[in-house]
Amino acid sequence: MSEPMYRDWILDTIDSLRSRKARPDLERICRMVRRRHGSAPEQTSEELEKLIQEQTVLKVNYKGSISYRNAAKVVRRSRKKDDHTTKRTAVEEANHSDLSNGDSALGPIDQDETEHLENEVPVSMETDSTMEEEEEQEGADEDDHEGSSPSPEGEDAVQGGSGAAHPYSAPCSPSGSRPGQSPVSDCPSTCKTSRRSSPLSPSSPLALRQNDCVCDSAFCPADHGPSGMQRNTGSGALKTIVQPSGTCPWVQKSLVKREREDGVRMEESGLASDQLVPDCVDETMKGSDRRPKTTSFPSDDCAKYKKGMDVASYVMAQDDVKNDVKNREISVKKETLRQNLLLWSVADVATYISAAGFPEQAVAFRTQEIDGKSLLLMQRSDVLTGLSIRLGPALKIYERHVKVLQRTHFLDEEDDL
DNA sequence: TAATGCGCACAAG
DNA sequence: CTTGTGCGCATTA
Repeated sequence: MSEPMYRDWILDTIDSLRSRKARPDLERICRMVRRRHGSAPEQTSEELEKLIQEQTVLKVNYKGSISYRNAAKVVRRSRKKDDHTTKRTAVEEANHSDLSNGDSALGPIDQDETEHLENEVPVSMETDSTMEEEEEQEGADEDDHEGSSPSPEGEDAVQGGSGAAHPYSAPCSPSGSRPGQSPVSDCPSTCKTSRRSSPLSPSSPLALRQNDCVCDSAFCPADHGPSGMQRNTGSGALKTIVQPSGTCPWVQKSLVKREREDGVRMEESGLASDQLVPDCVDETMKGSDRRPKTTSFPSDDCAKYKKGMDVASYVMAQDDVKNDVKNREISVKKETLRQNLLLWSVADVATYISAAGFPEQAVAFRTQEIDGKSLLLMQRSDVLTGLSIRLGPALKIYERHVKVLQRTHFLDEEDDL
């Protein structure tokens, strides 16, 4: 993970550039960090990458160039027209974690939320690197389905788009897998992000109109797995999608909400637990019609990660339990969750917390080396005071996530007995 | 010369 | 209208 010190430096730099009305791009960030702290640009760049993976920093493509955002300060503004979400909307538009209390999103919002910056497109890695993976590998498949997807945007579309540059090139997985590994280290072949051609969907909650999808880098907890699996999407076509798992937590959340479509389907297919997490891409593409997309994760780690997501959906599901189907899937998820929670690594926990809308607080979990087992042992006071995080987010994290995870875990255990 | 400051145009809700 | 963003140019160190 990134050094706390660097994290502060970089975040300060981004904030500083923003306040100065200068684009917080890699060059400026590196320059300012070097000037202020004397660290090498390469190092800064590397740390920045880590922060992106932790989602502490969002890498977005805005107006044709790469920009970095302090995730904690991103204000969610667009809520889309997605029906259900609309209602709860706005309540917290303005929550900057810093200022007020930092919570980013939790409640109502957090679930769907997400935000996005205006039209920023998440970009995952630098364009620089060699690792750009390409979309293409699965291009074929996608084209089948997505081909139709319209991309509203013209030039900007570049990124999302089909072709050329992909916003996402996913490097791999830092967090998920081995904490020690450098993000960049990657595994080109292992994790690929498949970005699909269609950039965004207007209707999707997150739809970024042009290219904004906030998913930033892709951090795929799993680095080792090979790539994707194929599933029948229902349309009959087979899709191979590899997903950088952590791609967009926000998006995922929103998707989760609608998991009834995808989730149910998946469950039917028997794969149940693992494939509920949609990736932002999918989300974006769903615009015209949400087609059921499924994604698969290559490795166990990914699977674990997913499970984490499932948990999130579980939580949300509780809020609005609408139908049996959903409950059914929940139980399936719980099962997978249970066994995996014990296997969660520190990185998995951090990823989960981050994906739940608390990137800043995720760092604290990581710093305190909270892994799945530790998470199960955490008490309210530990979360509220032991992590040195703000009370608001801490309460939300405890009540909505830690407690739920623990309860789910222990209840399952009882069932087994 | 580099770092900063900031007016203003854009885009989106 | 409001808000976030960042270009482009003026100013400052």
